[in-house]
Amino acid sequence: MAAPETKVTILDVARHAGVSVGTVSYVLNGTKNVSEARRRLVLAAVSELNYVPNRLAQGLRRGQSRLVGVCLPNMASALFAGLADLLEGIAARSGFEVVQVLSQQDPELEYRRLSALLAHRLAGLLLVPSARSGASLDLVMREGLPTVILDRTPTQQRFDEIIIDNRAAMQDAVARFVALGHRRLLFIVSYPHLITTRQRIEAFRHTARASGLRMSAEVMQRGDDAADFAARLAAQLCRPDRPTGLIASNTRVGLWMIRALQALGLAWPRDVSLLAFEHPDWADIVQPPLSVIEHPTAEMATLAWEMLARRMREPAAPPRRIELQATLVQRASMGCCAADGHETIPIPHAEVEAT
Amino acid sequence: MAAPETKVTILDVARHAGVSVGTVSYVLNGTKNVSEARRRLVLAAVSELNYVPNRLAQGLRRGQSRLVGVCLPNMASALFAGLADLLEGIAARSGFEVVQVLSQQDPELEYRRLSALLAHRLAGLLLVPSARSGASLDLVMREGLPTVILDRTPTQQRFDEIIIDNRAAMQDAVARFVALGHRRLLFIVSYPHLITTRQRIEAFRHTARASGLRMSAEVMQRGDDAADFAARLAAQLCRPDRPTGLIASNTRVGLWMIRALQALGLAWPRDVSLLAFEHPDWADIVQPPLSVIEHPTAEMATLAWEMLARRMREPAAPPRRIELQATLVQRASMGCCAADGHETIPIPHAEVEAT
DNA sequence: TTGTAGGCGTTATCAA
DNA sequence: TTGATAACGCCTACAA
Repeated sequence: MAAPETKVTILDVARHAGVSVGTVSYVLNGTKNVSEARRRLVLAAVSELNYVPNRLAQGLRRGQSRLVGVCLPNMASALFAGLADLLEGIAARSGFEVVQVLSQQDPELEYRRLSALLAHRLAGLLLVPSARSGASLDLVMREGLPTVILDRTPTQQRFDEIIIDNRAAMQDAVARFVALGHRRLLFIVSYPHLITTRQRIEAFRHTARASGLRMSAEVMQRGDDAADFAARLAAQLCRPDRPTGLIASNTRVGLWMIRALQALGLAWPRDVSLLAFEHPDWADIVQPPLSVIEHPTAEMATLAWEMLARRMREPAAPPRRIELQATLVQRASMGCCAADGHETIPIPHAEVEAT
Repeated sequence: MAAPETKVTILDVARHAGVSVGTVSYVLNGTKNVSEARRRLVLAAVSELNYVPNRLAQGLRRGQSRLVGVCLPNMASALFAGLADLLEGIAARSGFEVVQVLSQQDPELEYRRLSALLAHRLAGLLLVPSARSGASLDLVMREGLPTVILDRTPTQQRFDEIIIDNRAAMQDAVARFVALGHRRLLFIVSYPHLITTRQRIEAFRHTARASGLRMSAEVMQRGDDAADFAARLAAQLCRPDRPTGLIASNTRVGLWMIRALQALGLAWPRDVSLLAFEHPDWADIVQPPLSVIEHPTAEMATLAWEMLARRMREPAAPPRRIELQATLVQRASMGCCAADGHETIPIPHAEVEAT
């Protein structure tokens, strides 16, 4: 029971049990049949000496570690933080450790970080790619690293993927707005080049066009400066043909959008209706509560791990893609469009913010 | 430039450069002087073959990996998610990888997860301990693993620590409430046994007593059931001597608190004033905006890493403790206490929620 | 069924 | 300054 100061090795166990190192290894890995008597001896020695196999040596010998990379854009988004939380738990229960990498949406950084990871001989990789991650993908493909891509599907399908049906989600979103009488919508995005965003924009425009109504469906970028964003949003909302419905492309955009509206002294759904992608935990406590498009995070994590486990077993299997549906949770932030919405709205603080 | 399919080793580099493996190693690690001519040869071969040292072999030989453990309770709290984000970046810039472990506030799980980590021969550990993590701490101490403890100080000071002055923070909080005329406060906590919580409770009661006023300072547990929590909170707020100021011990509690108040049809600061520890990103968008006690996350992360780096260099140095100040950001959620606050408030939905 | 020994890729010691 | 070589701890083919 006493914990030995210096590291106990498989050789110590072997000696203590009066068997050879081979036997110890066989018992621990179940690689070969070992007589019950010696099995007991070995296990007794193991627990007595408190032996834990050195993962470094194991990995070197086996050619790979028990490490799984989890590469996400950041930890600030509810979606990514949720995935990180879930994946760590699942990986741990399967005997793997998660090594965490954040790309900060920067393809260069992502590439460098992934290269560094590879030197650790990962057993697998779970990746939410950044906008231009061609090089990163080539890298892991070249290395033959078992990889599952989450949330964002690359143009080529070379990997296992677990993604969201962004088109359907957006189609539903537009349909709901239309049903409430809205005809002019604004989609606010942060990374227009992201495939996720592109799919949503496409569906946004297409659904509006296909409605057969006289609709306008515009797209606006968030940018990196909150004050500037507020000013630009104000400009949009001052126009006589202003949008009556706003859709935010993620948690962060949703937050900025709400801050901007509050700074402008606007209320929802009175002045404008709101909807946000992803599922921030604060969505139901802003007043009125925010409608959201919820990602099935738990399901994504579970399925991603299953895919990765299978890929690790069968590296050559053809790539699979699983597409999950997001759920629109409609709350009070979406209201009926007053009249035809062509009256302008007063923006008390617009000038203050526009500086 | 062409990426070789099979892994290139130090031996390949040596052969390609026409030198011995030792020389390559010396050049790469700067361990010994190597003539300029051979140095060039080696570096050329390295870049030509695209050689990256195998971390597993390196670690085995050196006796430790380039992995640093980061053990946090979860990813749902703004504080922990922020720390995870920052620490990953800092570690990466120092050439380390972060292996992520979540204890979910469970000491057993924490212990198991840390044991598993140790087999990877970590270079260091950054740890936010759970409530009863004596065993975990003994474990890492026994192993002699360079460790820095964040946010929660254990009773014994055996480790480097970077913590928050919870007493001062709470003292300030109570003082502000008192200045606004409040005399009856309720502190809502989730983990009463956490040292952080205990320190805050102590300061909470002490400051109230030391004010010399007739104050009541009560503590309430959040529990695990939201409906039950709302009911209990309602019960508190129905009493004629109800609290007029509520303090939430963290992000999650703050969220539950606000949900409960909204469900009860109460408004702040009209019916009750609010303050929350930690700094959720939604604090300024709830209406009226929530006052918070903000942790200096970035500073915590930076200093923690510096401490760890120093501890890795000098394992035997005496343990240090750095205490940082939290900042109370007062917003509209804290208002003056109306009259003596002894009038009861109507709770429209109390019965619905109390089921 | 069990033991022996070679090798995974590095680093570091010891000669040259 | 450089090269050969012995570990590091583990797994596994091979021999017994």
